[in-house]
Amino acid sequence: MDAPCGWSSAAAVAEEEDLRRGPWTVEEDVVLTGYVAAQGEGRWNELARAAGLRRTGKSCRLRWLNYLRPDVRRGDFTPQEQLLILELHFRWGNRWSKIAQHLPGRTDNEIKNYWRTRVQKHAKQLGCDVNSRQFKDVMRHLWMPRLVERIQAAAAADAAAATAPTSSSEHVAPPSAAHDQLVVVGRGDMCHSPDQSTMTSSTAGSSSTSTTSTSVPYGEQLPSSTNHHLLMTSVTAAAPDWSSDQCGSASAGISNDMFEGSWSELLARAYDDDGADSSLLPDFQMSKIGDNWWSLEDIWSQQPY
DNA sequence: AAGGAAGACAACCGCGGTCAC
DNA sequence: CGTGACCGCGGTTGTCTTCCT
Repeated sequence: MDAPCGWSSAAAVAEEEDLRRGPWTVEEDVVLTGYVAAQGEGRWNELARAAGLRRTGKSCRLRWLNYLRPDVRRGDFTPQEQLLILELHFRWGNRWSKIAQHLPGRTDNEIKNYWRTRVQKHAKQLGCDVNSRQFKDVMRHLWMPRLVERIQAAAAADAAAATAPTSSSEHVAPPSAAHDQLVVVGRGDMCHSPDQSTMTSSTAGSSSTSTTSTSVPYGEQLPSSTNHHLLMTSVTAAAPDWSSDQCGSASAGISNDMFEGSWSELLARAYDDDGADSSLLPDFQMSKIGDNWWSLEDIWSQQPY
């Protein structure tokens, strides 16, 4: 039924339905946007016909939801958003649309792409499956704590910038909308059961993670009944004592890929650090991790250490 | 500077669920 | 109740861009 493959078969398809495929043109975008603005979303097949778009309703819907919708946010994921994605993926697995509901302006497609291009890549480089316990432990006890620290550092820097008699008039971008979202999604468990569909909230209470006291800037925003604090504490409990100022200045200028850096260095630091419970980390053989890794200077851009 | 490899992103496909008829 | 149209989701693929040699 479908054309054999690829956009090159568009001509074959065109003889049947005169349907276009492939990238959308500006003109098509304008037409679609106009029709949705006038008639609202839904009834995509009808809309496509009425608008004279030689596209399937399906294609129109996808274009609108993933690209043309006015509230679609584009650009790099903030550390807050990355933390959310990790945490929600722990809970729900590949339920991209569900995860996207908690990241305003982000589409499931974008989150899915992020996961596949960034997260899975790093699992691969560590030589383990992205769904493996080993990889999840690294995320939970190493990367997520670092994300939290970066968020804290950014918030602190923002606050400092707001109070300081500034000589620079440059406005530092405030924490994004996702900042608040941390509160919203902080409920529920954060376990790493491989079976996301069967997770129960009771697992949160039985979390074995120690609840080391830690100051969390977002804490005051949280309903104490949520498990958000649990998330933050569980995330930070095993965090090595990295000074937060390593994160450089506020939101601006922060590398938005928490996974950047050298695995060998990152892991070595975690294992060596007295403040961190390295027993929580999987036992990676450093020798297995080659030299062709990113430079840590990329991640803690301003102050490599 | 050129070509290949890898990464990032946009778009398509198939499947299952829902709903109207 | 069966059927078909439509919608939404998750997986996959194609294309463009960037990086590296």
